[in-house]
Amino acid sequence: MPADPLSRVFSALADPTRRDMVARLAVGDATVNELAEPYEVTVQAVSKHLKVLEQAGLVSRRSEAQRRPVHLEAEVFTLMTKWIERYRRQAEERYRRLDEVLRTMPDDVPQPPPPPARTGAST
Amino acid sequence: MPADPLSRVFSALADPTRRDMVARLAVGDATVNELAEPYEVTVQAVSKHLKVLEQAGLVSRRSEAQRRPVHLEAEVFTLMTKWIERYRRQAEERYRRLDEVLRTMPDDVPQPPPPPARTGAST
DNA sequence: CGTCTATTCAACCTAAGGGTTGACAACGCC
DNA sequence: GGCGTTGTCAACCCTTAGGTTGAATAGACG
Repeated sequence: MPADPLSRVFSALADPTRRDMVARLAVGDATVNELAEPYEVTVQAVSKHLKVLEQAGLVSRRSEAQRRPVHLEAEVFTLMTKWIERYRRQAEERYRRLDEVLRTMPDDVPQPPPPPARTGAST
Repeated sequence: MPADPLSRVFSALADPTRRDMVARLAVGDATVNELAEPYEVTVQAVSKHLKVLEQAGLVSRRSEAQRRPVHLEAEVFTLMTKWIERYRRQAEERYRRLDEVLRTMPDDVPQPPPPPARTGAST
């Protein structure tokens, strides 16, 4: 258990199989076997994947006879989106501002360390 | 090199230290040493982290004398957001629809295996 | 040229991740 | 009650990830 929720979510989605399962589950709930069917891995492996997704809060599992239908939980996505959007906006904002600074800086003002005197008479 | 870009990005952000660096970089570019300063790990470890972030397309590094200022790239965030939003919306949509179905289902039509008749006049 | 600074490369260690097989629990069905 | 189905748990294997130390590269600078 890597402690923080965000790490768990990102980590869970870092695996293409798991992302694929999420995609599948977005369409509708499914049992473990149904989920396992498209892949070549054993059902045990799929079970493990689901555990990871569950611990990340991305899915929940109810119990229906001996079946365990898996359900996609939309809520956690919000957590991620918030994190991402925060920094994306900051980065873009910064970019925009820099862009503007460069634009409003006609042709004097050399910022790099003043190369050998250029200010009138010196030598 | 885990092949697909999305895996690389999610994987890169699965580490709290790296997320922290992203947060730091959202404020402004920084050199490796500057980035390493807050953490207890060696500068080599930080260098590795940056490599991961770079390969995920989250940062870029230019060369400035012997310094390598790191710059946050906002673009890749979009890729993630798109993926996330897609499934989040699907899941929520599905939820909404189910909710509606349940709502527009007054008091007849029992979907579970029909328990002893209830259609019409009860009592 | 020699040296200091900033950064990366290489070898190595340990722990975690994804996979497998085999055994076991829980439930529906004859 | 016994059996097939559905799913999990446990032990194990192999590869990757994050960390370390130590050496190497690349510029600035005296």
